[in-house]
Amino acid sequence: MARCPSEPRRNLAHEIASKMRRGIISGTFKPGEALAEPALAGRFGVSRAPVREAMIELERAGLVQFEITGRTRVRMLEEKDVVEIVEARIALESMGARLAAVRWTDEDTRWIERSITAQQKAASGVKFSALDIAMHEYIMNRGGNDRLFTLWQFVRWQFEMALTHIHSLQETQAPDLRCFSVTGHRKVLKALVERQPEMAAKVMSRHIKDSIEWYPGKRRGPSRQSRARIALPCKTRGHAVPVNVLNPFSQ
Amino acid sequence: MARCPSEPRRNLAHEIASKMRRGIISGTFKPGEALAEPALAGRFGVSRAPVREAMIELERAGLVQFEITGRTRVRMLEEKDVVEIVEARIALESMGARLAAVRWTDEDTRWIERSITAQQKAASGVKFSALDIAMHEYIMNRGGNDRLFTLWQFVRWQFEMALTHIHSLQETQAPDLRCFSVTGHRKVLKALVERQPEMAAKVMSRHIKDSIEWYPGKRRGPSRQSRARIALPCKTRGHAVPVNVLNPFSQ
DNA sequence: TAATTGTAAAGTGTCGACACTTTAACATTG
DNA sequence: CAATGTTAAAGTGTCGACACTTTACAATTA
Repeated sequence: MARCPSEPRRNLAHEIASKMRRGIISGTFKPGEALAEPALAGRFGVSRAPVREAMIELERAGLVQFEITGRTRVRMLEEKDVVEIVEARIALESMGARLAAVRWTDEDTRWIERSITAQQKAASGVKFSALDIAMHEYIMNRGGNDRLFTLWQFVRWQFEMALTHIHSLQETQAPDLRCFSVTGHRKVLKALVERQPEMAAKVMSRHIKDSIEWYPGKRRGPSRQSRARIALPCKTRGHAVPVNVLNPFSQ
Repeated sequence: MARCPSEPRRNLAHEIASKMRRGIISGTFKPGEALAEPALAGRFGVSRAPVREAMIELERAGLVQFEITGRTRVRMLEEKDVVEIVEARIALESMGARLAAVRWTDEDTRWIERSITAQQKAASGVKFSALDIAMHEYIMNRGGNDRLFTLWQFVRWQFEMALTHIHSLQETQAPDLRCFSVTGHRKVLKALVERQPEMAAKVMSRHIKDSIEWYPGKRRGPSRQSRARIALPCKTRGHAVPVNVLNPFSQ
C-alpha cells in the first residue's frame, strides 16, 4: 500500500535500521540511551559497518542523535519536542489532505470507512493508535506527493516514538479518545468525499491538534490551560491566535 | 545563524556528503549520473566507507537515489518533481511563517529589510536566488521548530538543485522575477511585522506558488494554461480549486 | 545480421584490523 | 576527604581485503 519513492537497498544496514527503528518506537531502546556500535553489532550478529550506516539513516529520521564526540544516543523527548512533532504533522498532513481531496475516489472512501469501523471496535489504546496512524498514512499516500510522504514518515516515526512515552495513553481513557478521534476522522472523510481541498486541509489540521490534546490526562478533551502552544489556522476576527495544548508528559 | 538540531559529526562522511550536496546542487553531478563508490573514493582521496555513509545521508535528503541493484544515481527531475517540491515548500513554509509571526521581533524586521534591499540590487538571477532562499531560511529558522527546519532543508536542497536545471532562470528575465518576488516578500514581511500568523501563512503560500510560476519562460507572471497543478489554499465560493503552474522545463 | 552465451571488468556488501580519542576507574597527593 | 593525575578500557573513524553480484563486451552461433 505505502509507496516507496526510492527503492530501499535490501542490505544489512537497511534491515538493521528498520529493526532499530521498531525498537526505538516500541521503547526497547529508551530516550537518552547510548547506542554503541560494537554492542549493537554483537546484538545483531554483524560487523560495525552496517550498524554505522543504519545510525545515519536513523539520525536523518530524527530518532537518534549524534553527539559532538561521535557517540550516538536515542533522541530524548521533552514537551517542546511533542509540540514540534505535532506542528510538523499539521503542516504536512493538511497539505496531504488537500492533495488527496482532489484525487479522491469511491474506493478510497470505502477504505476509510472500513478503517473507521475497525477503529470503533479497537480493543486497546495501542491498537486504536495503530489504526489511527494507518488511516493518516493512507490519506498521505493518496495525496500522491512522494516527497511529502517521505517527509511525513520521518515525523510519523517520531510521533509513534513519542506516543509510547506518553504514559497517559495506556488504556485508561481509550474509549473517550477513540470516540473523539473518530468524530474528527468522519469530518475529514466528509471533506475528502466532497472533494473540498481547503475544507479537508482545515479539518485535518484541527483534528490533529485536537486529538493530541486528548492524550495528557484530562478526560474532557481540548482545554486552554497549559504552557505549550501549537500554531494552527484558527479564524478570529482579523488577528489569529495560537491555541494552547496540554502538557503531554504530565503524569 | 542557521541552527543545527543534531550537531553533525565532524568526520569524513559528513564532509563528503556536504561536498557532494554542493556538487549536485551546482550541477557538477548531473541528474541520472551514476555515482560509483570507488570512483568517488578516489576523487576525494578516501576509502569507500565514508563515501557509502555520505550516500545514505544524500539519499535521505532526496538528492540521490538507490537502485534495487545497489547502485546509486543522482536523482532525476521531471516536471512532476518540481510540483512536488513546491507543494512541500508550501506546506512547510506556510507553517514556518505562521510560527515565526508569533515570535517576530523588530530585529527580525531589520534583517529582512536589509535582505530585500540586497535583493533589489542583485546583479544576476543566481545571486538573487541565493538571497531569496536565504530570506526564506531566516523565516523558517525564526519559526523555532527545529524539526520543521530540518525537513525544510531537505526540500530546500532539492529546490536549489531543480533551480540549476531550469534553463529559463538564467539571467534573461531576472529583473522581472526580482521585482515580482520582492513584492511578495514585502507582503510576507508585513504580515510578520503585524504578527498575524494566518495572514503570514497565507501570503507565504501564495508567494511561493506565484514565484515558481515565473520561472518557466513566460514574462508576464502567473498564468493558468499548463498541465501541472499545485494545490494551494485559495478561496473560491465553497469549492476550492487547484491552480495551474507553468511547466518549468519548457525550453 | 541478430541473438546468445561466455568471460572479464567493475561495483557492491560485509568484514576485521588498527590508530586515535574519549571515558571511566583507580591511585596519588595536597 | 577532595582534587588531581594516571592508566586501562571502551568507542569511534578509517582503511584495505575478499566474496558475491551485476554489468559490459566480445566471441560464437543460428
